[in-house]
Amino acid sequence: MNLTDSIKRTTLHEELVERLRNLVVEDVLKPGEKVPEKQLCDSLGVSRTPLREALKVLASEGFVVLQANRGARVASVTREELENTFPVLAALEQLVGELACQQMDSVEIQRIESSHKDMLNAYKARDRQAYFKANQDIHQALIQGARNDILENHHKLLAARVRRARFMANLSDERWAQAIDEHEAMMELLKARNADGLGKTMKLHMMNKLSALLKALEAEDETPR
Amino acid sequence: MNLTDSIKRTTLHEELVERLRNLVVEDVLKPGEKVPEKQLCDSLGVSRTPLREALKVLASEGFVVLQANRGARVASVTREELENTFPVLAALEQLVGELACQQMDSVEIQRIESSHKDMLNAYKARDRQAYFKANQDIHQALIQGARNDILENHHKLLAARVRRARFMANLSDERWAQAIDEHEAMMELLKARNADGLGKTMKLHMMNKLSALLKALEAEDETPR
DNA sequence: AAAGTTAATTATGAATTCATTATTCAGTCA
DNA sequence: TGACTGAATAATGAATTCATAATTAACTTT
Repeated sequence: MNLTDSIKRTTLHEELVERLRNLVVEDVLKPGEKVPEKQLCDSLGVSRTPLREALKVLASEGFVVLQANRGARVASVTREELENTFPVLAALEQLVGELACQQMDSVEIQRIESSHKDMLNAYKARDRQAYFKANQDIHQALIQGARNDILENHHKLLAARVRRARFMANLSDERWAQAIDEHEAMMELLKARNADGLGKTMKLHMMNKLSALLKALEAEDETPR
Repeated sequence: MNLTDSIKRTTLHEELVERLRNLVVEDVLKPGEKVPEKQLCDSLGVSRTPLREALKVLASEGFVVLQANRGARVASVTREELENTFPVLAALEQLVGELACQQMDSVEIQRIESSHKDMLNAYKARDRQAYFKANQDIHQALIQGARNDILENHHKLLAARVRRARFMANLSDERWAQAIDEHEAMMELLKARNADGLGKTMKLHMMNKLSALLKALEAEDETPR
């Protein structure tokens, strides 16, 4: 018998918060759609009580919008929201960079370097899937390295909201090359433990991502469908 | 008939989130205490359903901690939490300062200057109550001035969590004087529309607040009661 | 047929009920 | 006395029920 594994004892509503959030982030539930309580209850095999509890939480996280007596709708990702969210995320990233430089040990940094190399290889092979994976790993490791739960939570929520921007996946060649350059700089700064430099670079990295996103958005506006 | 006033149509659970959060922030519900569902329901005149919905939201905001089958407890304000929260708040404040400089109009700045003078008067009169009020007004106005909902939301939540610490330590004369100096600098930078300067000063202001708090807490540890 | 009105249906918010898990407390034994 | 056991009690999580508001459908009326 294994006593080290703590008994997984999660409540329905916690489980549902995760599941529903994923449905929103993965774009299964589409922006603007209303969340069909009954259907979801049936397909998930739960009663309305825990589902509704979960919706309240999702609403406070900004993934859905509640309208009194009219239920929940999936929050739409507006341009304005992106323009508001990215600067906040950038500020958090800056802090992540500063703290990570101060807090990470050399083993962790080596692991990041490994992911960084994976990322470069994926870039050379133009393998978007692998690139996103490695990229995620790096950012995740940096956040962990910052050793700050509060920072991690808030970052996680904002990042999830922004990840819904569907054009995110359509990375232009130009932006991709720029992102790689930025990552090279970040890696160097991290290894040099240049906290201020890494913070500033990560902030910039995020703001450049916004610029690219907005540019892609504008292009789409002009060529709808 | 007045059509400009939007119909106040709030749901019970929304109301309860506000009320309960206040009870926690105002230290009516004390850290570590368990939240007595039944009693609260009776005294607030609602059933358990909306109250529990509210608790789930409060939990996701970090004001209470849920334990499966054991209900909710008021989250305690640990030293570690303060050390984690303040840097995040400071990062957000920096952004607030930068954006406020860019976005506020001169009328708004004048209003802040008025609150600033109120604050100075309260300081001279050693009126803590009035000081806190004016201080709140200033910070609130700056946040509004940043014109960023996302920033406002996240700032509000973190600030509320940290505000609970004021019951742990009092404002020392030394820190009070320092805070006034910092506010003077902030006012000048705002009027000069020095975004970078205001951002940095507000960040520092927040980190100095943390230092003062930690110092006061240490002193208290040595002199318990 | 189109717009407007009313009735039927559905969905939602909140209260209540029910099953299960913690907690308390009396009783037992070392 | 003090630790253990187990029944009684209380609380919690989730399902169900109920009242009401929103939506849809049916029916006028022009």
